[in-house]
Parts: sequence; C-alpha cells; structure tokens
Amino acid sequence: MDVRLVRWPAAREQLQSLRAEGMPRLVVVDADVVPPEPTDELEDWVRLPADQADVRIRVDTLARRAEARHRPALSGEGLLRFQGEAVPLSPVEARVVDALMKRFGAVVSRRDLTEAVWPDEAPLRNALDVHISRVRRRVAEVGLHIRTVRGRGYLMDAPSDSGQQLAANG
Amino acid sequence: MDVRLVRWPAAREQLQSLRAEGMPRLVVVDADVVPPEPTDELEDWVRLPADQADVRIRVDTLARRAEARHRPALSGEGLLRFQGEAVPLSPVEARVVDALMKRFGAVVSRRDLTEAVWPDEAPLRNALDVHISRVRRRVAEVGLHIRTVRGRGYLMDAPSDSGQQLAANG
DNA sequence: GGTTTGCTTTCACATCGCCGAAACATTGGG
DNA sequence: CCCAATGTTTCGGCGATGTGAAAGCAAACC
Repeated sequence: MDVRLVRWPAAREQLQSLRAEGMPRLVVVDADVVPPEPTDELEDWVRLPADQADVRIRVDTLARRAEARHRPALSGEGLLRFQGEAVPLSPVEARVVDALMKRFGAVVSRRDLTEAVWPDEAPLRNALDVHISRVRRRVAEVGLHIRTVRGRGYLMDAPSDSGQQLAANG
Repeated sequence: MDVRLVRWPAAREQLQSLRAEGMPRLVVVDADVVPPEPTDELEDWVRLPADQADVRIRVDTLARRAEARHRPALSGEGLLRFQGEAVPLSPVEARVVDALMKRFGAVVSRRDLTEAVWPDEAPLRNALDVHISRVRRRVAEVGLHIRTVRGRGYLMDAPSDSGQQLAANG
C-alpha cells in the first residue's frame, strides 16, 4: 500500500481525511512547528529540512505496517480482493463494501452507509438490509466478515487468525 | 510506562532485549548510520544530532502507545476494543462500561453508575445488578474483568498478565 | 440466625435486523 | 425491438436482541 506525504500545518484537512480512511501517512512538518500527535501507528512525521534517505526509511516502515494489516482491496471495476482471493461485486454492492472498507474495523452507521450508497435519494430502509445480506455472503467467500452492532451500524473485519489488527479509532 | 533510550549501533544488544520484553524504546542513531527497522509500533528512532523537543515528542508518542495497549477503548458506536479483540455493546451496556472506564482500575459507586446509566429516572435497584451481570460476560470476551467491592461499588480492570502476552509474540 | 447486599435466571414486551420471494428496472445481445 | 440476464427494490414474516421486572439463590456482615 502506498504512503501519503502531507505537509503540516498547510494540508491539515487532508491529514484529517487520511486519518479517517485509515491511510498510512507521513506528516512533513515545517521547521519550528510542533508536529501533530499521531492518532495511530500508521502515522509518522519528519521535520524539515529532512534527509531524503530518512524520509524513505520512515515511509517504508509505515508501508510495512499497513501491509501487515492485510486490508482488503477494492478495484474500480468492482473486484474485491483479499488474501489472494477475489469476488465480483455489483455496483451497489461495491459502494457498500467501499464505505465499509474506508473504515475497516470500525462501525459505520446505517445513515452513513445509506448516504454512501445512494447519494441523492435513499430507497426504503429495507433496501440496505437486503444488500448487506447479500454482501455478507459475497465477502465471506474471500474470508471477510460483516458484523452487526445493533442500533449502531455495521463493521467489516477479518477473523483474528488472518493476522490483521483492528483500527484504533473512536 | 516509561520509554527507554538506546544508542545505535553501540547498544545493539540492549535493543534486542528490550524488543523481546516488549518495552517501548527510542533508538538514538549515530549520524551517518542506517537506523534499524522498527520491529513493532513500540519502537521509533531519531538521528543525531537530535532536537531535544523532538525527542521528547517521540518519547511521549511511544509512551501513549504503550499505555493504550493495556487500556481498553470504547468507541462512540458501542464497540469495546481491547488488545485486538472487539465486542459490541448495547446502549445501556455501553453506558455502564463508559462509566467504569472513566475510572479504570478504581471503584465506581452504585450511585454514580446508576446516574451515568439512567440520568433522569432510575429503574428498580436490581436493574443495575442485571446489567452488571450481563456486562461481565460481555467484557470477559475481550479479557476484561469487573470486580465487586462490597458495599462500595464496582471496578473494571484487566488481568495482570494481559500486557505480557503481546510482548511474547511481537 | 437474621439481615443486607449482590448474582443469576426467567419472563414479557418492544424493537431491530435478517432474508426469501417476487416485483420492478436496466443492460446487453441478437 | 424483443428477450434474456442481471441488478435493484419492495414486501412480509420470522427470529434475535435489548430492556426491565420479578423471584430465588448465595455470600457477606452483624
């Protein structure tokens, strides 16, 4: 997985969204500025002026950590890959999975899911149920789980024996 | 938990044993030497000459991570995480756990708990008993423990060996 | 021993989530 | 343009879950 570089404090907002998505990132901090506290182990920082080789090493470390998490990957053509297996997804299913994957391991509310899947106008409440149900069967084929958190939403994760760790956000 | 500083490459062997113990550590790397690859997220490095404030920040980050490792986290969506495992909690259960976690390791009185769970109007005395009983079973799934302090209240903690297990396979 | 405190099980009720089946919509091939 | 295949939504009923009350048991305290 590739690691994003973000200037600080210039690109403060970009950092926020990378954090939300759980994307690995190296914060490049202006001289004489206090670096932001990393929110998880997929974030690191260097201060300018920075040695090129040192930046490279930190990027590699982050990449290795992200890799160790074994997050699934969703191709633009609706193919979900995880641990060497792949399943095809329909357009709606792909949007469901995409929304769940952006917050892999964390709860996504029904509302957020609905908005991600039908940006303009949501169908009846029940439509989401049905798609979740189908997506469950689909992703199970590649070893992924969708768990229900009653009254709160859903989360996607992998069985703990597949070597992945849960995201530490709240 | 406190963070050890280790010179590299001079104290190479000391670094090995800290890694084995799962102790958080900051590797202080001599100028013009390639830093060692961190083996886990409890390791970081700085290159000499290093800014004193930056060292402090990295030490603090490591300390926070080490702390977070043996402290459970309750997400706003009712997911309780501890050491890589997660359990969903119902709304009432989440409020119980939240109240206990705000004073992790310390006693919380029945009165405080009742107020935290039912801000307006409390049900029968026994309702709290029942929820405690249920929450006990739930949190046990992630290795947490709720103890009774008779006549005083309840406290949540983790078995003392729960920090060591992670270190062993790091 | 009697009283207080805490633990657990069972019940009833309400809500929420799940999923099969079928209707409806869209796409693509001929 | 028609038909078939595929994708999407609706409907409806079943089962699971959350909650609080009640009751009986167990343990600790005096």
